[in-house]
Amino acid sequence: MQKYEKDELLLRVSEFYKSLSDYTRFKIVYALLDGELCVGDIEKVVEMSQTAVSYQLKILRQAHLVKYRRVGQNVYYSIDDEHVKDIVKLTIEHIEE
Amino acid sequence: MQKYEKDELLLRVSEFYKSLSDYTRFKIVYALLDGELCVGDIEKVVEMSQTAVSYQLKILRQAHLVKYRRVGQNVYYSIDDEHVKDIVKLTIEHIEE
DNA sequence: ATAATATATGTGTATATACGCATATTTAGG
DNA sequence: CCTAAATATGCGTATATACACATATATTAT
Repeated sequence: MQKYEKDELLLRVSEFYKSLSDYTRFKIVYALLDGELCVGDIEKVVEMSQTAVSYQLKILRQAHLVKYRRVGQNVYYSIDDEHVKDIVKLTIEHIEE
Repeated sequence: MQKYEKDELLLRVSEFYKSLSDYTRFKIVYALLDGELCVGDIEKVVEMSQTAVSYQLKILRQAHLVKYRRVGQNVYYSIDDEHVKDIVKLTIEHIEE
């Protein structure tokens, strides 16, 4: 009936949070809340090296937090799931208050 | 007007997620969703050593995710904020679907 | 006061992780 | 085909982190 065993569910949730737990990674996710950006734009927004951004994007991809599409030489990244946006927005409200 | 600068806000959000990003720690938080538990009970629920549980509880305390009260020899921990419960529940729904 | 129980903490360590550098890959234009 | 631009990846490393073990602290009971 259930998709995951309880232990596996808890593990997956903790891994979800781990994906958002790095400052650079979260800045990327936050920047993508407003819409897709290519890697070069992300570098500027988060003020990190190309390598660092690419490394973190890979982690976000593997966690299925972002999706991407290639347009010529550029690769555009965006948030993969509306639920992720909801969770992030709720958390920001929690911290802001 | 705003409580935090944007960079500080993003840092705090990422730190919030970091607190929930460890499997042991998240299991503790999950167990506390149903109400308060003393340290010994938490040890049994998460099947970890006393030292490990105490170490993780300290991190959760410092992150203000849990609060505690001493009752005799026992210390009872509980979730510090209803918002935390909401965020965790929303995330579980996201992963479960 | 002493012993027993519950919880916390200091220290050491193995592992995980984020990043820099160099290099590879992909695509567009000449 | 060759070069340039954008992005990805392999490798090395400094730092962070989770835990074990030993020990300290706090509370209760005798």
